[in-house]
Amino acid sequence: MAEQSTLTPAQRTIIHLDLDAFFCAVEELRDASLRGKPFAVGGSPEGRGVVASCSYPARKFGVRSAMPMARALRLCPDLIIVRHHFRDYVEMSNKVMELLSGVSETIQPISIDEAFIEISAMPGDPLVIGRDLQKAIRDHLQLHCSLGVASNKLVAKIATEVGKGSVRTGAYPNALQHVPAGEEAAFLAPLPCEALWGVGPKSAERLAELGLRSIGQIAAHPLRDLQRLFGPQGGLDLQRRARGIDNSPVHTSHETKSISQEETFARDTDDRALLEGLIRSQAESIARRLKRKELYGSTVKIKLRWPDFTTITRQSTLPEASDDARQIEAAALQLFHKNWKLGRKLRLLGVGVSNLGPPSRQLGLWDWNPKEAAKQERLEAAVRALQAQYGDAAIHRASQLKAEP
DNA sequence: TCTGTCTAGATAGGACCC
DNA sequence: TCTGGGGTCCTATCTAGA
Repeated sequence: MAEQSTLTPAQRTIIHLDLDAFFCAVEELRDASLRGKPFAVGGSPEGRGVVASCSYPARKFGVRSAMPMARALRLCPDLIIVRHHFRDYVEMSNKVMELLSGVSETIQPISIDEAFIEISAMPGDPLVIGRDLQKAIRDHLQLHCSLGVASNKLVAKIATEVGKGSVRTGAYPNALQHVPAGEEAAFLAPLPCEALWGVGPKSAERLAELGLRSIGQIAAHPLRDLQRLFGPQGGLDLQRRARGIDNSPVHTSHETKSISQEETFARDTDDRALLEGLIRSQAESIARRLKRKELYGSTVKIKLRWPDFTTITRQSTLPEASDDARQIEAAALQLFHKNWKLGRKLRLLGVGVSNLGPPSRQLGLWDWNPKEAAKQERLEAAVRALQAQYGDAAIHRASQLKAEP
């Protein structure tokens, strides 16, 4: 049974905060000459890089996040490509989260530039609280953010997106969208299915086969059909979400479930020495991260992607949980040789570890400091988000940060 | 001893998110 | 158009053991 909030929708107020074009905003603080220009933060167009974040002037040309950089350049030939500066993003994200923790003690960072803030217990108009929050972030950190305010996380998050979409100034949207309790379903009803959290292109396609194109249509459709399409639980969850029902609490802590690293080659390769060397360095990097987090993993997984983009994963269970690079490497190499034939080119190779748990040595109570733990948790959340987008390099930057006073 | 059933865990893949 | 990287969750299938 999933964890649920004990408050009724009428008693709950959640703010979803999304920093507008976060990486670009930080880059503009680093280099003011970028302001007003079309630019994108991301990888190089030659090395299969993609856009991580793009400025609002670039968006006018159709440039979007996750778009291959080569395509972005075709759409906007004057696009300025900016290399990322992880350290600055982590630092700025930490400052934002710190500022938020001054507003409420119930904060759930969901990525480097997003968070949920529970303000149910706070007196006052949620819209005023939201405007104050936007002003504080603008005044203290020179960043813009958009907010969604609602009785639950699901609707608050969608409200942010709707608010952003309704602002078409070509500058930071700085939107604030409020959905009063009781109006969740009506707010969601006219939106397209894809606007619903958890519905991507594939699910939208399947819903279209049932003739369902809006969230309101999902909410009104016979549950049986949805369950046939998405399974008993999946169908039920989908319809509850379409009706704006979400009782999940704002989580202030997070547990890492897996650690992985993968690399797409600039050119497909069948170079055995290179592939084995990469597995070794990925295993070492994963082991370092396990040690840093004081975790052991018992399942080792490899991921292979062929030039035609088909992808396989293979996993095996270690005799006992480990954080040792050589054990991870040995298991990964064994899986690799079982599934890769000499001369077969690869587009991507990755190694991961899951089934994580603590090592036998536990921290004593005297080692534990709640303030430090909370700070560490915020840092970890920011790093996780960075790492999600940029890989292990982010961790090195973060550990440097951590080591500094 | 053999066979069928149930369950839990392992495995693989897909979809989604930022 | 030509698709990064890291992570999470869900479902289906297989297998071993009770």
